[in-house]
Amino acid sequence: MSRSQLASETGLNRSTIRDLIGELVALGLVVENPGTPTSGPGRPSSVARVSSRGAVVLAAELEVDSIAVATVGMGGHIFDEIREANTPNNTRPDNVVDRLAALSEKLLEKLPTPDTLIGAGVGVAGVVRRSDGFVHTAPNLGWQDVPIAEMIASHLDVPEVRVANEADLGALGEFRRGAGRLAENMVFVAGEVGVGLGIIQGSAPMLGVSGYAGEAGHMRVNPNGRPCRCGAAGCWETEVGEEALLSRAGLAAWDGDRPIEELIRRLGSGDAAAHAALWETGRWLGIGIGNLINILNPDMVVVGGFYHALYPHIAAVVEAGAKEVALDAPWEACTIRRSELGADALLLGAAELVLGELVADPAAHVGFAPA
Amino acid sequence: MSRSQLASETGLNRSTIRDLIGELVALGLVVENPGTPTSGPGRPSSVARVSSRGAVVLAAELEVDSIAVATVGMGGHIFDEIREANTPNNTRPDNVVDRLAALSEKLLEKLPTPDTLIGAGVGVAGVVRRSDGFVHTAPNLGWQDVPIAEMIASHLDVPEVRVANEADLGALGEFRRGAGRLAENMVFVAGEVGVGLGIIQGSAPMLGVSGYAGEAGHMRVNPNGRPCRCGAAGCWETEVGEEALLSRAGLAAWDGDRPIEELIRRLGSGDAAAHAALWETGRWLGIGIGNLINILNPDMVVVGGFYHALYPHIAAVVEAGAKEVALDAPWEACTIRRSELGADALLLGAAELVLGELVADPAAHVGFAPA
DNA sequence: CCTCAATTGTTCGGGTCTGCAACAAAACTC
DNA sequence: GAGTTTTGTTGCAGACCCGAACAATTGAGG
Repeated sequence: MSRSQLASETGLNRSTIRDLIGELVALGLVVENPGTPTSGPGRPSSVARVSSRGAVVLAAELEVDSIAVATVGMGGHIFDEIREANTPNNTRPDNVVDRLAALSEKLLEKLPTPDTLIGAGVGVAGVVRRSDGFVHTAPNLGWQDVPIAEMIASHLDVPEVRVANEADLGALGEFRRGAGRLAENMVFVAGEVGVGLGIIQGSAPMLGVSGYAGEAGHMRVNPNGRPCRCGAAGCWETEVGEEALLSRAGLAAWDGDRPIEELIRRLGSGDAAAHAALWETGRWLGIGIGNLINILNPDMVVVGGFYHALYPHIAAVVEAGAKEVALDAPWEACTIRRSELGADALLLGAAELVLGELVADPAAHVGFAPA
Repeated sequence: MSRSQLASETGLNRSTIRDLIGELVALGLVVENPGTPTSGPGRPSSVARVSSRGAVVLAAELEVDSIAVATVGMGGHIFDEIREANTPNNTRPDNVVDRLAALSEKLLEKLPTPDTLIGAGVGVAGVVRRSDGFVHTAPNLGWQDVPIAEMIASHLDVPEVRVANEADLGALGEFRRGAGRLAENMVFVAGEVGVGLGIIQGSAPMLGVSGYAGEAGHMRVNPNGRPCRCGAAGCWETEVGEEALLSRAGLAAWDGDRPIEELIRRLGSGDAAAHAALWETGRWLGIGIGNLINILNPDMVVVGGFYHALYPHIAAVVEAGAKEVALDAPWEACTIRRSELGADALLLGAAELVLGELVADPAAHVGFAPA
């Protein structure tokens, strides 16, 4: 972005922008190029762009069946990424941390330049206390009261470890780097085992008073619905979670590796049951989204997780279901889009968790004493 | 609050506090009393308190069957209040504005001192665009596309008119002056013709991207529910709105004046139908609240509107319903309380709409040129 | 009653952040 | 090549806040 653009968009004075850019250049976080004359008269404005060097973050995703790690530079540049399968019965926290450490070391060695590692961001499918990265519960991993941030910090040599909920990070990733870049109030709906929700309110993540906001999976949408693992019945996730979709499609007992891909194959071959299953699931997805539109009045809903792959097939039903439930005014203010980043949303969000702090106070994170 | 308290709570220096308080005293918005020696050694700290003089706001509530106006000073001090019945077929915008003007004049004449009138805050049961006080729709009043702020501004001599949705203002009132004073993330649920919702997020009203946030009345909770005037079926408000309650209680055809009071009378006399109706309605209220707790993770839910009067009778069912739906973690972070302000919540919120701007920049609103 | 400690108000100087205005530099137009 | 337009550069000034030194006011202890 050119300096003069920065000035007009921030409302700050040219002199102020000059000072600030100068400081960032001195920190090595920003590179300034001589501006190319674009069009019209006037001196060309020099272009400042975020250096992808200078600071690196480890981003990690701890799933039941896989572990993914990436090295991410500023601006969301992914240097490298590893995704390794995991056996679901091997999810003990100490095992996971050991494997995470091994993967991280590999990635850090492969970095093109020895940049400053400023921290690690980690996504977990569970209820996480952000302040200290403590996992209250992660039912799918079988975790209960695990101080995962502390464990990671003691195994990896990183200055800082931040942990957050999967869907919250997906939302952050899509908001900063994906489909939600232009949004102000965004809702990210991720198909997972259940359904995860991440909310961006006023261009900032909305966490609720204790970090649990977005547990919409257990929103009651169908009093006659099937029983939910939470003990109640008719929760949204019992209608739109992976299990609901697969059992409707007759894939509940399918023992292959990637049931969602199998479902898509069957759709391609004209399987009526698969189509009907997707149709019904999409309708419930839309109804839940409609509820959320009424309550939160977002300008964008981004659909991701396993729905990333399915969305082209169900966009119409989802929109119809949402429009049916939502009131006209909030409906018209909102666009429903498919995730742009797919599986990377979470990793980029995890990186953002740490990079956001760097951006908020650059000098504090890169060893630099202002003159 | 004493000056030294102010200093420690804001983190500002004593010298800074001195300057700021001095400025506010000069504006006549704050009064400083010599401190009374409380306990322990040390010079007693002078106590600064908000003067209820100096600035007055007109607060108004435009309902189908009544118009209420109040003069409110800083700190939420109500000088005077008039509530006048209205015939429901007399809700034409120009008529309403005329009557509002007449009532306002009466109140302003009765003010003890000729304080500066800094603006008017108005609550309307409808979908309002805040930026210019334009009412998109107010179905109960029969309004459609009414520039009500503009109309009021041209009939009343006030420097500023702000208009907002009823429930949003109730939320603001309870948050600043009532049950939600200690809350950070509050949800205000008001029983009205339907059900209104106001959300406070991070100690600030959450309006959504176009000001419609909180239209939870049409959250789909019961696919088998009765048809809603929005066209859909099973909306929350068809289960918890006034009509649902009264028809369950056999009061739908009751032609008396205040059906809710009649309902309470019948409860007192052991009417089983009344009790069952209230019970079922309360359960649905709780279920919806539980959904909201999952999504928003508030630290407080305040129940008001016509539920203000009923809440003591239904607190138990409401809590049970909410607990059933909400997940443990967010449930434990949340308290459900009854509105403290009752009918005044809306007026105080309306006043706050204008007073909030005064507080944000006092010198700009009270004619004062800094020396 | 006097002295000392504790707490707070008051005053003054200084630091940081930002804006403003004037000037210099680099492009386009005629 | 002169004038216009846009932007970078520089120096100065104002707003805001802090910190330190000092004054004021109280309680505690002898």
